[in-house]
This record gives sequence, structure tokens and C-alpha cells, in this order.
Amino acid sequence: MLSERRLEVLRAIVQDYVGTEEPVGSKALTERHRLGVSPATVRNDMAVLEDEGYIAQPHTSAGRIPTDKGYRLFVDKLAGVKPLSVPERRAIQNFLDGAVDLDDVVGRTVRLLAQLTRQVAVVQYPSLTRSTVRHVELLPLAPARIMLVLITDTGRVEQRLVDCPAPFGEASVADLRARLNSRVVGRRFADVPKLVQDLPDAFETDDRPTVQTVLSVLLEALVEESEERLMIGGTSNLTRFDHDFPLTIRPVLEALEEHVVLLKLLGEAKDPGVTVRIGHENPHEGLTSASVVSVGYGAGGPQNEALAKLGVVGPTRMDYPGTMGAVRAVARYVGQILAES
Amino acid sequence: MLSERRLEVLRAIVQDYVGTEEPVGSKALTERHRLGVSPATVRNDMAVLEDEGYIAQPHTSAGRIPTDKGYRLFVDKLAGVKPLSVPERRAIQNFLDGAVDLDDVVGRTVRLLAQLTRQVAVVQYPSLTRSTVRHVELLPLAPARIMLVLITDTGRVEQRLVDCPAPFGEASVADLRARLNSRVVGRRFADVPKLVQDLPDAFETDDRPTVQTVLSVLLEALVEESEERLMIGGTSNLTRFDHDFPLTIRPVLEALEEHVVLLKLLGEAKDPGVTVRIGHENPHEGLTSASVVSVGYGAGGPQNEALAKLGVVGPTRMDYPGTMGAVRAVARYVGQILAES
DNA sequence: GCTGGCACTCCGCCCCGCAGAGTGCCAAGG
DNA sequence: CCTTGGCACTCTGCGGGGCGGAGTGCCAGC
Repeated sequence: MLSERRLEVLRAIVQDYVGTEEPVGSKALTERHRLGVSPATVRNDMAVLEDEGYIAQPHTSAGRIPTDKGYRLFVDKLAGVKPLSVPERRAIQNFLDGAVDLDDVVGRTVRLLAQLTRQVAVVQYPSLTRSTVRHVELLPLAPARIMLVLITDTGRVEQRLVDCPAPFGEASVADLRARLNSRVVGRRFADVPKLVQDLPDAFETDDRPTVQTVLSVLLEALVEESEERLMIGGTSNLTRFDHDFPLTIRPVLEALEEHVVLLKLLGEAKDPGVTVRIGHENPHEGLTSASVVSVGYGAGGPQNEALAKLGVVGPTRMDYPGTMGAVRAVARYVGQILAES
Repeated sequence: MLSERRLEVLRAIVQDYVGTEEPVGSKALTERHRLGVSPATVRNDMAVLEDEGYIAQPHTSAGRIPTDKGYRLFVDKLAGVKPLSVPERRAIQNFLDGAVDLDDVVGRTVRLLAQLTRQVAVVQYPSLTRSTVRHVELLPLAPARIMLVLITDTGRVEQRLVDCPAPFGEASVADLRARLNSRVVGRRFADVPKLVQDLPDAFETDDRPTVQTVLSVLLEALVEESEERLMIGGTSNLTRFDHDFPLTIRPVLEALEEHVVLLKLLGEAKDPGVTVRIGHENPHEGLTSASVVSVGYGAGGPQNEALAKLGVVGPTRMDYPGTMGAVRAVARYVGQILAES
């Protein structure tokens, strides 16, 4: 186990390195932090920390920089989450309050997070398989053409054109609409298939193929709707690091374009609080020199089941306490907004 | 006016510079192109071209690179649009054919364009003010709560929750729905306000405030729907140039995040064919070292009114004929897809 | 108007030397 | 056993000088 002072040295190294972006040496450390010991002692501590794998030197006889393991220890044991200032909180609320619909909420959240953390923001649309159906609408457009509209409790709307195998009268459409809604409204997506299974039986033989077609389109839309989507913003913030990482910005941009990868990444974060993934802890190659700070959010309270995730992507050398604070705060306010609507 | 050969020299310079990314000298030019004259002659021509502002030297006694004016002449007079190969066309069609809905079409188009041109792709959603209303649906959710769903001919769906000032019976909802649709279906957004203006008069005095509320929400949704949106992809392609332009990638990324700016930029391109904006021709600061190649697309034929624009953003040093060809081809196929659905 | 020749310029590269920062180790002191 | 000051060592970064190469502009000749 590392002594108290060595942990303190590690903390100081992380803080200084995050601030200055330069390897930090023993002398500078003793000057900037009141450690109460001489540089020589710090050097010894640093040697130990290096042996243990918490810090490393980019080149012999340079200062030390934290390793992924060092950041991990820092995040887990040495740093808390830095709460936002009151003006910041007020700004968040004001900014999010103006949203008119779900797209707008997500869009504003992305911009807000990116601006607040000065990093790349990622926000997943709140629409998981635990969503429920709010309403299904059928609109006869032509004798054999129906538009199906699915509305979910998260405020999303999905629409599909249905080409019927046979003409289907307006009365039948109304009938199907009524029966359908009485069965599925308020139900979870996953439960819908078996709830509508026997629905065709209630109709005339002639109409059954059409009913079947409508149902299969509905089920398909449900699958699509539970597919997760996300929005990204603040990519220009990546360039703040390009003098350091001219090579790493590219794979990060590529990873950000692969929404599937990001969704998987966010989905893996099961922690009820803020989850931090540092460097090589990320499964995706392009992100091995990046950190991902994410948290679930939802219309319920903090403990409530999260509808989706949001977070930021930045260099491993990031201000973890501040970023975690911002991510957590934004998630809370977004949750409030969603709960109100 | 420039002589035939001097134009030929300019064309050769542009082609070589685009290919090699290095300033091109007189000797290399005569070796790589059969100009039929000696380097000395080419040097004289280059001096003239430089006087006229078509080319410039980054430093004294270096080769020449084209200026924005040089690229402009190249695009207008010296180069055509390079048609895509048959396999490329087939790939486009295959890729776009799999789209299930509008979001998917736009998403696929962005990815396709980015991949094809290896540049940043920008696709505007097809929803301009010339869109028409396909259907308006009203769903009573509670006695004083209605969901309004607006479906447009471009396949977009917009939904709004309406809190009614007074309870509103199901029969009244059905009545309003019928009256509303009979007036606005098939009409352009812009025409809707005056078409529904006198609608409240047809209802009981008690219901008029509610009808008025519903109408104002509808009008608001129409405005929102005609707001233009766009999707961007392939930003990682920007990094292919970062060794040349470490400073310019940042403002470009920033400009790309400002969708409003991009929409304005696309909107200004009135050319019926492919529009090319080179470097300083772009109004936005961040894009003064970038070129934008764009074209309108829509469900009609090429001459038909365009629903929206799509295009790519890249360095001024880009393969204009190839890029223009790709942009034009993608626009055509997307138009076809939209026409079919 | 084209061509070959020639002197000139300037960039990029490499090597050198040097100052600075930082380290590891050691021996002495608490 | 931990801490401290001292010291020799290493490595990076930076400025200076020299050099080759590519390219130019100009000029005289055809």
C-alpha cells in the first residue's frame, strides 16, 4: 500500500500535469505544493510510484506524467466530484428550459455539455426497450395504404407507410386502431408482440392479411425505435490537443462517427453514478488515449432507472473532478426537464 | 485573355498540386505533361499567371500553387465534371436502396458522400417551406390534453402536446380533425395560416379557446418543421490535411458545428447545377481556406424544384472534377429514392 | 516567341554545442 | 528507517552554421 504522502504526491502530479500539460518534476512539485519535504524525498516517492506503474517518464530525465493506472487511482481515491458553481447551475437551467421538443432537449444538452467541459459531448436519445407505447395511430391515406404512427412515452414519434395486401375500409381501420390501442397503450415495447398476437382472429378472413401486415410493420417500428441513437457535439474541442496528439485526434474522430461503438461503450457503464473510463480501459482502439466520463439520466430521480446515457470524451489528461461534476449536473437537469414534459 | 497554352499550364499546375500536395515547379511540369515547350517557356507563362493572380509562390524560389482565383478559373473553364464509374454508381444505388425511412436516407447519404469523396459531407433534410401537409392527426390523451401529429409530404413527422384551456370532448376532437384535414391536406405550409383562420367560428363558444390553442400549436409546429436541419459526417477526413493545415482544421470544425451558418451557405447556392465555392468566396471566416461543393436534390427530376441541398466541404486543394461528379451522382440517386417512397 | 545557360535565392536538413531541467545515487544526519 | 543535500549524468530543446537541391529570373541567341 502506498503511504499517505505518496498518494499526495500522485495527486499533485495529476493536478499539475492536467493544468500545465507538461511533465512535472520533483522541484516544481515541492514549489507548487506544500508537501513539507524536499525534492529529493519526492524523487524517491516518484521512483516508487513509477515502479508501481502509476506514473511514467516520457523520456529519461524528463518529468513524470500519470499513467492510466495513475489516473484511475486519482479518480477512485484522491479526487471527488467538483460541484458546479451557482451561476453555472443557473446557466444550465436557463439554457435547457427553452427546449421545445425532445430533439431540441438533446441538441441543447449536447451543446451545453460541450461548452461546459470544453470537450466532445455525447448524448444518447432517451429511448430504451423499457419505453412504453403512448399511442398508435392509423391513418387511411388510400384504400390500400395506411400510415402508422407510433408515439412513445419518451416523446418520440415513428411513422411507417403500410401497403395493404387488400383494400381496407375506414371502419375497419378505426376498429383496428381501437383494438390495438386498448391492448398496447402503456405497455412496454417488449411486451407488445404477444399482446397483439391473436388480434387478426377478431377480423374477417378477408381483412386478416392486412391486419397481419400492419402488425408486422408496427413490430418492426418498435424494434427500430428501441434502437439507440445519439447526438455528438463539440468536436472542435478536440483540436485543443492537436499540438500534443496530432495522431490521436484522427482515430478519436473516427470512433465518434461510429455511433454503434459509442452506444456500446455507453451501455457498458453500469455504475449508478458517474462512470469514468480511462485510456486503455476503453474497449475501442481509437479511444485508447481518451477518457470517457458518462452517467445515466432519466425522468425519475437520480436513483430511478436511467433512460439513457450522456457524457463527454476527452484526453486522458482531463480535469476529472470538474468534468464529472458537469456531467452529473447536466444529467440531473435534463432529467428534470424530461420529467416535466 | 490568357493564351491556350497558359491555360494548359494552369490546368497542369492545379492537377499536379492536387495530386502531390506540393508546390510545382517548371521542370517537373514539363516532365509530367507533354506541353511541347521547355521549362524556360513554362517559367515565362508562370510569371504571367502569377501577375494575373492565378498562382502564387509560398516562398521565393519555390514552386507555384494555385490561388483561389486559379481554382476558380480551373473549375469554370478548364475542368468538367468527372462521371463516376459504373461500379461506383452501382455501389451508391445498393447502399441507398436499403434505407427504411427519411432519417435513414439522410444518414446513409452522409456516410456515402463522405466515403466517396473522402471529405466532410453535409446533407440538408428535405423539408423546405414548399413542403405540403399530408395529414394532421389529433389524439385525445385526456379530457384537456390532446396530442397533435403533423405529417408532411416529405415523410417527416412532428408531434406536439396541447394543453387545452377547457375539456374538449372526443366528438369535438373528431370534428376538428375532420375540418382541419379537409382544409390543409395537400396545402403548402405557408398557406395554412389563412386557411384555418376562421376555423374557430365553426365551433361552440366554449370550445373556441381550445380550437384556437390547437391551431396556434399547429402553426408553431409548421414553423419548426420548415426550419432546416442537416446532418454531417466524415469529419475524420479533415485530419488527412492536418499536417498541412494544423491551424485551419479547428475553425472548419467550428463552422461545421454551426448548422445555421452551413444552412445559410447551402441556401445561397442558387445554381441549378453543382455549385462550387472556393476559399475566400465563402462568407464564413472559418471556411476561407476550404471549398464547398454543393448541389440541390429533390424527388423530381434534375430540373425540378430542389427540396434541399447536399454537398461536401474540403480543402481548396481538392479534386474538383471528381468531387463534383460524386456530389451530382449522389444527389440524383437520393432524388430517385425520395421519389419512390 | 522559344530556348539554353547562368547566377541567385531560399528552404529544409543535419550537425554541433550549449543551457536547462530532471534524475538516480550516495553519504550524512535526524 | 526515513529524509536531506550534493553531485554526476542524461536527455531535450534551441539557436547557429554549413550545405545541397529545387526553383526562379534574366539574358542573349536563334
